[in-house]
Amino acid sequence: MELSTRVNPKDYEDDIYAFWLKNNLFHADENSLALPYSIVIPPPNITGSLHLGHALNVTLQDILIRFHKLKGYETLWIPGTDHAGIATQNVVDRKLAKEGISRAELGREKFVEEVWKWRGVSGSSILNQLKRLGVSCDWERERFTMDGDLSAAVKKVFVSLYREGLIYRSNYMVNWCVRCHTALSDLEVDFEDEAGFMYNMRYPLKEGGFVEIATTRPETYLADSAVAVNPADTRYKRLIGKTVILPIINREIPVIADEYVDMALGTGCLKVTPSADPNDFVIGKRHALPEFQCMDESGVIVVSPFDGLDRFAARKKVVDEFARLELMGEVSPITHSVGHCYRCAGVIEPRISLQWFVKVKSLAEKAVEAVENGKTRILPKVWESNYFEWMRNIRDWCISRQLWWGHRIPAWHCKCGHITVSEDDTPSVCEKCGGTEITQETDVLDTWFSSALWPFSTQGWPKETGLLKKFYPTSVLVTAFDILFFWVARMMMFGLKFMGEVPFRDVYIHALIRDEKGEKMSKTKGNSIDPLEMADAYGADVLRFSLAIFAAQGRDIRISKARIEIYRNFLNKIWNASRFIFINLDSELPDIKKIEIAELRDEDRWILTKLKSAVNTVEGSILNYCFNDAAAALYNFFWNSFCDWYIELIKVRIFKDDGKAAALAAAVYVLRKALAAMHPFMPFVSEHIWKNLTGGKTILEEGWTVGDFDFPGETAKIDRIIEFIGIVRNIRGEYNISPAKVLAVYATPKEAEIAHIIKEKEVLINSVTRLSAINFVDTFPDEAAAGAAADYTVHVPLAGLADIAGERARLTKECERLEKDLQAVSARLKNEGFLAKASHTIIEKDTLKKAELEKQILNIKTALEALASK
RNA sequence: GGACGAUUAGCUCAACUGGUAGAGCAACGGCCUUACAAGCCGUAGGUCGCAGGUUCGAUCCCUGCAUCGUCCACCA
Repeated sequence: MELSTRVNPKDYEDDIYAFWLKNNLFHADENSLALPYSIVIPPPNITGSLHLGHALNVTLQDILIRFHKLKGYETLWIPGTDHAGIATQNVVDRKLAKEGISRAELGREKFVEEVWKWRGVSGSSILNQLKRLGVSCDWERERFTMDGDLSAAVKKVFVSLYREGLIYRSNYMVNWCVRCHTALSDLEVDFEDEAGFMYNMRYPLKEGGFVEIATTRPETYLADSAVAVNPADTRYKRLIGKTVILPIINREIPVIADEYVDMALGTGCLKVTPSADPNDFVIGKRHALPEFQCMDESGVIVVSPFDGLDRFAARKKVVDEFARLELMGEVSPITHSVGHCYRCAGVIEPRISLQWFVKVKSLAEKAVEAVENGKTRILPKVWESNYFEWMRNIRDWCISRQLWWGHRIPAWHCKCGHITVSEDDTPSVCEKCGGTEITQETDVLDTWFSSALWPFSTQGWPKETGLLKKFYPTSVLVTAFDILFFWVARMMMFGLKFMGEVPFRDVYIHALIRDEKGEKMSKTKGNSIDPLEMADAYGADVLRFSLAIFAAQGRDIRISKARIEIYRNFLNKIWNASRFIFINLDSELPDIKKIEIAELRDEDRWILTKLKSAVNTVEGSILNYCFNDAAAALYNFFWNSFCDWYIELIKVRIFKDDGKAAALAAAVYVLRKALAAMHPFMPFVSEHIWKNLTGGKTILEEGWTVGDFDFPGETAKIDRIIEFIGIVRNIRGEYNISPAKVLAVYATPKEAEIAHIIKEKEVLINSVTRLSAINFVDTFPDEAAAGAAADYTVHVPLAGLADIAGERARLTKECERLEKDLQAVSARLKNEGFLAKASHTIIEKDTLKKAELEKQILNIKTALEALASK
């Protein structure tokens, strides 16, 4: 095969993906006898475009899926998209507006048609972007939350919960977005600190005088039903039961006593607006106060004389009018948090309206239990407490949305007042009175309602499918923490409720991606990095590997182009190491099994052993979701052990055809296993090289093996050789002795065990650091640079090579460093407390270390003396 | 207001249940050595945020503080 000197992922990534698809390698077989491993993708919104968060999310899932494929599991990874009610409706709304079409004119049916049209064109673009990253989803099983069978599942769940009394309809205070014209759940409101004003306003008492209340929303006075004071507040006690007159609109309202009022806050008098504030709503219920609306669903005031004004214009007008009437007290700037719609960012208005709710308490209890019992693990564990905290304080879930795009609530209203809830698409009669004039509820369901069914609705529920039988519960859910409550918690509740079993064994919560300064990435800030751009520039493999190696548990990921570029170099390294091996291969691929064990030299055995331990580390790390450790283990093994040492060590054998066959067989073997281990992280390049190596096979068939070889003795030996080479190189480096200069090296003592090892490997050593001779002696040469290992010293005569004073200074410094270490260890070993209480192994280790240090220091001192003699 | 996390080399991050700190990148010095200069070899860099405490011994455990970040709740 031909490989260019530099890797160019564009040359092969698309082809490789096509190759996988063509060979149906991502398809899950529900009839397989292999152990199942399954994941459902967190369905991206159809309005979404790929960002780094998605890239990280799917990379981690793909690593898990491909790893388990290699391990021989039957893997299922279901892809799909979410219809994303508000987000999508807004997008299409804006698109139509640009074309001069208003939603209202169009009407519901036509509008929904338009959304479907839009979805057909743009709705799966994000999935195509995922493909560019190499994800191994089973594309035949792609699902959409509004697919027919998924919608049927939604209906079934709704009807069943309703019949059980777990879904109810009630007039309640909800968060209302005046722009999206819909209710929002508590979770869908984003609070942000904003600068505003606290207005002190005076309400005249009927009997004369005033009460002064404080508010940040003066316009809501139009809907006031009372003024409340704390019953214990001596300042206002006399006012309780009196009447105040709301200025301008001249409504008479009572002064009431309620313990909710905090005497220390504001003026101690609280205006009570049951229709516009959640707390006031509760107070209103307690005192049976009337509820006045002051604005409509668009945030336009409906109370004369302010009617027709927008809420913020009305605020200004109210403030002006109060001031004119000399009823405005102090106005002070404050910072307070204001709720915003999580989709359109408009300011939320609390509003009383008739909505549908799910009674979640009993469901939540089960979901808590399941995690307590370990049926589902939430990892990293710190998130578990968040989950418990939220689940234990959960409030009923408002599931109705006043939108057009979404699952329309399967309820029909009859003139008789009865609501018929039915799975039947078009029930013709009221189930109570038999009347035929029934109309369907106009509200749709919260998007997360259908998402909550995702782990089983995507597998065919409510049918008892083979898929469900084999792959439910799913093995793991991989997601970021920001949808832990929105989604994970609700899947837990619904999974337990309708499948009688948790939806996943593990929940792995991964990091959030930030820019290099640690700030959240966003398009508006202009600090976002486009994953597709990165994939194009460096290859999808590089992006994936970067994300994986940064994905340490419990920590956000800071990313920048520069940090990604580092791993482009790694890709190039993999490429070139493979190229080197290819170049030296004969026509037939060597097979280590055809090589006599005896032909494997120590360095071959060394790399085979290192391979095994590296792959073991990778496997263990993946299983513990420590993706960064796994990636780092691969990086270090491949670059350091395999490229820097092993390939360098066997070059002489390859070039001189001395033990070449065994070297190449071992090299190919290691390369193959390493590529397989790398495959979950860098699927394209590993597959590409594999294909070329094997003549068109897929790496997925090779499977995951740790390697069959383990030679601890030989490995230790080569480790010592590496140490020796390191000492010589160090001396070369320190004195700028050219690598080309052939050196004579002396080592001592003659009888050291290492002497035999080094003698035996002289040729090997010479091949990587040129030495004319290695002499083991008992007396040191004069004027020599020295380097020390624990049990021997290396000397390189410096005559004509470097300055003696410099070497003396260097050795002195080295000596000082070692003595400092020695001092610490000795002190500890003299400490009676330490000797009495520390474990034997620690004491032994320290004793050994002390002896080593002493020897090393002695060696260096002797070397120094030798230098001093001249 | 409640809670959680982070703080380690210039940068980005490691260090299992306490045994005295490691890697990559950057920096510096030297190499175009026939896979790779997107490379090779080597060197230097840290009172582990601050202050106490427990312990023979603390980056690790406890307390307090500081800075940064996040979540939840409240906000008249």
